[in-house]
Amino acid sequence: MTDTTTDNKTDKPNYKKTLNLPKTSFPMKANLVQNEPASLKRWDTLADKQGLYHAMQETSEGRKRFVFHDGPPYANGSIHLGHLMNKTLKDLVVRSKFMAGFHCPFVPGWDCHGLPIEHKVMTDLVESGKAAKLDGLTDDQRRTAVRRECKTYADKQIKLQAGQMKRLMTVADYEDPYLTFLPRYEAGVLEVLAGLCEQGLVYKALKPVHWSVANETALADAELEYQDREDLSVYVDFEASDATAVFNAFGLEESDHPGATPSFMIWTTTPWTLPANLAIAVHEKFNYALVRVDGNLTVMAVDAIERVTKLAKSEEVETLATTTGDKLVGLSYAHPFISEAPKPINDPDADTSKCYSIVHADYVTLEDGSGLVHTAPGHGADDYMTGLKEGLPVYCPVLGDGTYDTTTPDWLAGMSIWKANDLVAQRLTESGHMFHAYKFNHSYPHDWRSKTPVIFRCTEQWFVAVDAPTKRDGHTLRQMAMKSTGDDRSVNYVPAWGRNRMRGMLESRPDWCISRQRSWGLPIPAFTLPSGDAFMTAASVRAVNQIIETKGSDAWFADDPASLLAHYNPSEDADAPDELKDGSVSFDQLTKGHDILDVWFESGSSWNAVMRRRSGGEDFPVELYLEGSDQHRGWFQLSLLPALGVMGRPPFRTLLTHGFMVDKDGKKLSKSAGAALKDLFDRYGVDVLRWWVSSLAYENDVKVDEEFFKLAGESYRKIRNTLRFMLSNLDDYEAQDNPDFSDFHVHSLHAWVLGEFNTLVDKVTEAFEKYAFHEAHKLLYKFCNTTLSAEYLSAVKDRLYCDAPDSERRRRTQQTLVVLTDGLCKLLAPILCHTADEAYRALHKVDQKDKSTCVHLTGFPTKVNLETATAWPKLWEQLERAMKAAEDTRASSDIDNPLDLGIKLPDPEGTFEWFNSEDLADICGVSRFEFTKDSEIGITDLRDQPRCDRSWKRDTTVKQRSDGGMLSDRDAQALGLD
RNA sequence: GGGCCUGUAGCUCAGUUGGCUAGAGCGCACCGCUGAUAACGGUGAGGUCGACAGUUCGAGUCUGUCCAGGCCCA
Repeated sequence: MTDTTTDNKTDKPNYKKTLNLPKTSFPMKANLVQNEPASLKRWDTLADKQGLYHAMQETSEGRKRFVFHDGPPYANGSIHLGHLMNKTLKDLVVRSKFMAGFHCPFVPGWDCHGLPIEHKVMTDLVESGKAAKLDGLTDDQRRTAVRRECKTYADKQIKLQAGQMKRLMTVADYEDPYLTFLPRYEAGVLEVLAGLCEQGLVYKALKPVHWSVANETALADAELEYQDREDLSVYVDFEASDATAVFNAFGLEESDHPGATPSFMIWTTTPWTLPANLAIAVHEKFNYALVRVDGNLTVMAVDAIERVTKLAKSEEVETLATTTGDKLVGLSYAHPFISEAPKPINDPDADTSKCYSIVHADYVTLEDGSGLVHTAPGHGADDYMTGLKEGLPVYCPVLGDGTYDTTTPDWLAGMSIWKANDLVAQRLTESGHMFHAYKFNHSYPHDWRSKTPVIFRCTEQWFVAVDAPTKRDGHTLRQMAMKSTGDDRSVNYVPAWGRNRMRGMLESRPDWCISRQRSWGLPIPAFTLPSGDAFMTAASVRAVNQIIETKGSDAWFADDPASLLAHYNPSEDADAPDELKDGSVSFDQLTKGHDILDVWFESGSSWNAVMRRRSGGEDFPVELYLEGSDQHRGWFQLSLLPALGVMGRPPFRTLLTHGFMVDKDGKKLSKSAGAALKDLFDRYGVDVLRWWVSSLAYENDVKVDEEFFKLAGESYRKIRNTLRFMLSNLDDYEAQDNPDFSDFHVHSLHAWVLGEFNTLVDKVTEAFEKYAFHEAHKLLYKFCNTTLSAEYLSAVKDRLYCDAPDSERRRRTQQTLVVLTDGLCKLLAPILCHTADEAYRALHKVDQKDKSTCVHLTGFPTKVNLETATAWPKLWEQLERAMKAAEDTRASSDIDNPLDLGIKLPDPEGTFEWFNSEDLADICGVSRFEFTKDSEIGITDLRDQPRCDRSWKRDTTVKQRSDGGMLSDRDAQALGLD
């Protein structure tokens, strides 16, 4: 009996209801925005409500470890597109390593100290009027109060960001992250500082550093932003103090001497540094000329004459003589408005005898200026080096607030340097020293926070020396860094060019200034002796650290020096200052330093503060650091240096970098464009965003545009629909635990697709292993769309729909489908966390109440143990040709339906005799397939043969059955008809 | 200005050591199916490989210069 109803028009039975049509509760519409949070909630119940991360850790307990270390984002503001990529890529690593069979602990971290938070908090305090209350407090009390506010603020930001990162479905130990302000973290940082002290790499010195006038603090390289700025640029004549010497240098005889006094022309874009001028630098090898310009005699580089005089619109230009730079070295000059070389305010005995003379410097160029470079050792890195070399004092007459001190002329003392620019220029013009002045635009370093221009200024700072020999073996940090990033291959780079980039930066980096003059940070536990000398040794740092580890760094501000040094015994410290050793100075005569550590020193110590300390020393070095390519100079390098200093080896084995987000035209992304992440969660769903991230060639710049998320959504729906179609054909099938494929024929369609699946498993796991997520994405996409949707699934539709439900052929197909669907869910799991689990649960018919079945606690699929006929690839080539021929026939005839066609494929050698012609007909989408001895492909028109009313195939067995319908044997059997 | 990197169809990307008419997906156009249907299948049109020189029998691939863009630095 059948329940066949009758088609009204034709009076023939309607067989649609007799088919095994797809059926599933897995919806076509993903509704990610609603359903993802539900998945997150379900995963939170795993491992006794400790959540998915802990469940994964428990599941993988005892397996081989893959140690991956999270670089801490700064705890400020909502996460943006950059975080989306960074955190998702990291999550792809964590999840794929777990699925690949590793134990992969992952501790997320936050960079909590530092200027941005302190600045924000101070701004808020000022705006709310609370700042006034701080004024009455002592220095330490004020700092402590500010620090309390900062901590509250940071805590809030961490909660905000952690919530968003969880919504991104990233798995990490969010219950116990590392936070740089926690005492145990701070202790880990001070251990590193002590280790560097022990190696003799930490020193205090007067050095020109980038100085933020607005925030009155030294800034690290990483805290600078280059912005265009209009400045006053001046060409100034410095009169020679001995005219004859100059003429002689140019080889002029007494009789040739022009009457006037010659000058040296310098060029500067910072007129405010002229009061600090102590020398003029030339290049020994360059050619210089004595030139008469509109009546004045001046010296400038030959190559600069035309450019400079044109700029100044000079009318008469006459070169009197030329000479080389080395002849000028040693000549002296008079400062245009300072009669006697000044002495630094805190060094009244400084030797100024070498001041105001011409010196040589390598960095002099001919591209800009006059070829003679104004040199102020207190206000520039190059100038400072020259000053050291030439024995000039480090003269810096500018105070922290950007005003001149009392060593400058009366008309400048107390004045802001920004105001002084114009005044100095005016003065030079009046005194006739100004050759030319003009405004010009250039890229100039700015304080990243206040956006104000920074200056170079000499201050007392703590440094880590990169060129000082370590006590361990005499190697310097730079030598070790170059070695470990070089040919000994102890560090791998993804992509490979990271090595060159890193080395380029290490080659040229200066000593690391690790001190800052702020409150929100980890204090540098240094003291000042009554003599004025600084006191900080490895042992003293470790002693103070015992206090800080238990009480936190607030103790530095709350406790007196004697309490802080309670665990310190100078007699046991070889490096202790004599006055402490002999007891002539007691601890209560010490004063505490006010500097805090550069936040980069804190994050750069995370290999110790997090990885070593949490693992009892085991997790060092770690396998992988993964960050944006800006971290070659930032976190990577600043983790490498301390680790080399303390441990003698790099903290990481592999450095993976990703590029930056740019707009669709490849231009830098504006801040506002990167801000709308929350909106993206709500419009596309996280699986779509993750699908997009996995598709990126992340090594380079990543273009981002609204359109790309839409495309990712389209592509996601294709994957989803393939999964859905497979699930819908498994509705009446009970999967076995260990399906047996041993009796599957090697030439069967199933063997082919399972062979393809096995290849997919290999390639995808390999792609994940080498962090080529883009490749895994493409492979998975292609498998779903081509191998499955277009090829296998379209071929097996007929047997799934029309064969008797329990027939062996249909059940085998379903057995195959289960493996494919299950495997696909597992391979997709690291990327499409929600969808993969949703499909996995649907496949295994998991009850709503069962919260514990989860694809994320499984692993990548194992390959199916089944041989596949080796002739398949060759056969496919022939099938492609045949299908093309069929398609051509269809296009050039009145045949619309491929099922009205039959294919005869030449196989004169009998190569393909073992293949099943029904399988091949189904692959080609035609009704009949046979091999022929002919040499040409034959396409036959089958329209003169009866068509099965149920399967719509034309088949020789089709005839009228007892219910009146025209059916093939297979369909009649399926219906139990004769 | 310097270091590292990028520039291949409208879009996103493949193109091993230089070697057959430069590939894929998306998008687009057209066709089929209407028993995966806010789906599915098929066919097709799109490229002076950033520009210009050079090396070579031969260059998307190697070299140089330039242009555009990114990161880092000055």
